[in-house]
Amino acid sequence: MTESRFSTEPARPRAPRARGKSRDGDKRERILRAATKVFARKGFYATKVSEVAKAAGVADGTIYLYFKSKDDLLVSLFEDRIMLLLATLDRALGERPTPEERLRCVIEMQLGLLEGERDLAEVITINLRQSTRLMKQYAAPKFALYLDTIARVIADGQKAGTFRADVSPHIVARTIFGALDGITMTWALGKAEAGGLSRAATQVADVLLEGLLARR
Amino acid sequence: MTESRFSTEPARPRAPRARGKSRDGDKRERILRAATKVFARKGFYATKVSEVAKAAGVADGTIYLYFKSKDDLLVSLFEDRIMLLLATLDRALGERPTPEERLRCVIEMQLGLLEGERDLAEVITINLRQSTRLMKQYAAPKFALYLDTIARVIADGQKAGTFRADVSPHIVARTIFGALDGITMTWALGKAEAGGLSRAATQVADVLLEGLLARR
Amino acid sequence: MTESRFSTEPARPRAPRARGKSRDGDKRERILRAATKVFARKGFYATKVSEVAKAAGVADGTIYLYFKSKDDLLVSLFEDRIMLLLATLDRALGERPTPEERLRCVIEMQLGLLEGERDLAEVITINLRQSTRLMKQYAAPKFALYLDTIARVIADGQKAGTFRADVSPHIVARTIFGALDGITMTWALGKAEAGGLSRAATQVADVLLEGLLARR
Amino acid sequence: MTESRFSTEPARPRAPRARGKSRDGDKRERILRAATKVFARKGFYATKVSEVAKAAGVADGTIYLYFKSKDDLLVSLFEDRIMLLLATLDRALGERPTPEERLRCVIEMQLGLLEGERDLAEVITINLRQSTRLMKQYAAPKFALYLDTIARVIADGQKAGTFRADVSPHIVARTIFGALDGITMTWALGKAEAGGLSRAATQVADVLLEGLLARR
DNA sequence: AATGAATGAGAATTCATTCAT
DNA sequence: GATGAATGAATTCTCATTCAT
Repeated sequence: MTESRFSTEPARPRAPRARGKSRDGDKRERILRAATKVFARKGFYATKVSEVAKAAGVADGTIYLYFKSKDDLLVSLFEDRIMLLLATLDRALGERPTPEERLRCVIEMQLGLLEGERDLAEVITINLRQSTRLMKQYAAPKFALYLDTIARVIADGQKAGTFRADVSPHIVARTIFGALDGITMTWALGKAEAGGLSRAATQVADVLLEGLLARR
Repeated sequence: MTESRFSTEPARPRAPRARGKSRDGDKRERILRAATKVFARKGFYATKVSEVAKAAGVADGTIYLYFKSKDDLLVSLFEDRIMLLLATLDRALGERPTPEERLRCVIEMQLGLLEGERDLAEVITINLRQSTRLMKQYAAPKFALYLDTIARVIADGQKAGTFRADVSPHIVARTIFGALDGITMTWALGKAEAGGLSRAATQVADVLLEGLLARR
Repeated sequence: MTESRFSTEPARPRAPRARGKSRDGDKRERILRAATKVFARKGFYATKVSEVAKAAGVADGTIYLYFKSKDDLLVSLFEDRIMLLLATLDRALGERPTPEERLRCVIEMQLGLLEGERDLAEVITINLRQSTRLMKQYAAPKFALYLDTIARVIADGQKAGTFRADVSPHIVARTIFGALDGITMTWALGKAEAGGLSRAATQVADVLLEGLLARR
Repeated sequence: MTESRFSTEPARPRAPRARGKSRDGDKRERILRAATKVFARKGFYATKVSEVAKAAGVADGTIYLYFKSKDDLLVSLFEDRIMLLLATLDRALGERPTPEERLRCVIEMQLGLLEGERDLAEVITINLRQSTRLMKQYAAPKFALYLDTIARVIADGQKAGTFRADVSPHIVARTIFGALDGITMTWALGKAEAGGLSRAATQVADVLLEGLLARR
């Protein structure tokens, strides 16, 4: 019935009681992984929920036990992964003292995380942008967090006198993110040769670092 | 779904008898402009053909006199604009002798073209990616042309000894494109303040140029 | 997309421009008639929209050109018919001067209208009650109008001294309506023999009138 | 839909081993009571089995240990209650010698039983009609029993010379039932003020009795 | 007996596209 | 060429029911 079609909670999939930890905890993850793969191959809109279900080896309805809607699936995918990236990045940055190292760390991290996971790379650089609404409402905020982290690396380097001070940390952060995203996109859309991303990473880092260093 | 209805001929919109250029050329253009605006606001998939029709002030069926399908509309949009960008860029590059100038030209061109047309910027950086198949089949080739043009600017500069020779022109081209695309995306998704893009352009150019210059 | 699923207008089916008056005006009516028939046979919930469409000789989607939803179909059915009943009743009452005549008129009208249309009778006495929400939200108000009309007939008769004054006109109105509704229901659920309703009408009227007359 | 899943055996809820009557009889009753409440609030079709389960404090699957299907739940509800009404009525009628008293007894019984149980009233007057098939297949026969009992009261009164003989006992029975049902329906849909029903009962009885008495 | 996660058939609704006017 | 009413294929999501534990 039409009775009431909306609920406002931001999608808190009632994770069924984790008996042992095997079956159930797995299932959500299995669905996410299947979604990543299928979305990457066919695109978000061209993918049927039933295809994700089949790929995950569950019934169609099961998807809706863990995710509120097809949209929620994409959003969850993004949130799960970017949060992971953020956490990993923060940890790694903690161990790099100099601004140069920290910048290289950001670059290697973003490209490195995706190198092993072409599908994920494709979902993030391409699919996520497939729903304007999702993009604007959900992705944007999380995404801003990530950009802020990069901008802070730049700003710190500027304060330390390592990086030139005549450019905006935020613009530089977007430049760096965009550069890496562009590299990833062409890589994911093209051959995606092994090692391609890390080779590119080094060169991008070389150029950007050189461009950012303060000249006395 | 729509994807499957897509037929593979590269979209030959039977331009109705071009009498002078008045009546018909107008209508096609009007539809394209309307599509740009609506796609930008709601996203490609969330936009109904009937909405484009209403925005263009024509009947639903009329769209199909000028475009083969909804997909064709998006592809045509992209092709029309990137071709324009390419032509303009080529012309402009002809007048810039030094590698530095030429690189700045590329940067200013890409950001400049979009600065005045936020909707177009949004369509190109976001909407185009909404159909994976479109992206892979249609956009990729044209897009490669554009990247090649940039790569050539770099390669020429390397040959002239102006740019460092230890980086791949293609990787650099992707880096540059990605950087600009990222800037545009965050601009389009965010405030999109006037002048924001050109200010950013200068800084991006400064950094990238500095990073690319050959050190003796 | 989920974007926005509700619109608040109470279902104003954009009646397509009545060219001539043949095709289009017809279609809405044709669908209503088909719905009446199918709902009566199978019940509202057991009826698929596609079945109504087939019965009406239109495509599934066409239903939605004239009605907002399956629910709207049922509500429209009810509103159209009860409004007709009300109008007819008001007209008829205008010509009956005495309270007795007026009461008989009400009874004959309600049963008479339905006698020729068994399907409609079934929809009104049975199907309409199938959606609690519809019943409470839409039917109740219109229904109250009808009850008020009956109550007024009683009250007038009381004022004129014809009807006993020791009973509430509203309770009597409900009693009368219920009695007629019950008669109709058993008739519609059972044999529904021709003439059954009018024969019953006379007897019901006899009993109720006798029960209502003021005894000096 | 659900209708089609309906199997035709008349619902043989395997009452789990009735040890004394404690455990299990309880649970069945608890489920019925919960169903009554929820069906009344939301309607039969809009109610999910899981909602009934939650209201009854049992697991979804448990419902199916006591009832064959959702439909069976409604049918059982109806049968349980109408059987109760019939038994109570029969007993009460045994103690009333005169036709007038017997008729008043019928009226007070039907309204009285429901007065205390608004939910039940709603289920019987509204929800039961929600499944046409249920109505036609299951309710109709039991219902006929009830109508027959009323008709017999009338017929007896006619034989005794108390009631007018020029009306069909069956039509009168339907009239009486309908009148009471109509009263109940408007009461359940509306305010449902306490005492409303019994006050109405007296008036309805007054009118109907007066209308039915034989005039010498 | 009780549970509730999983199932998957089923249906309403949408919307790109067509075609009679 | 232009129109827009009509079409009907296609897809998300719901929910009664099952069954392994």
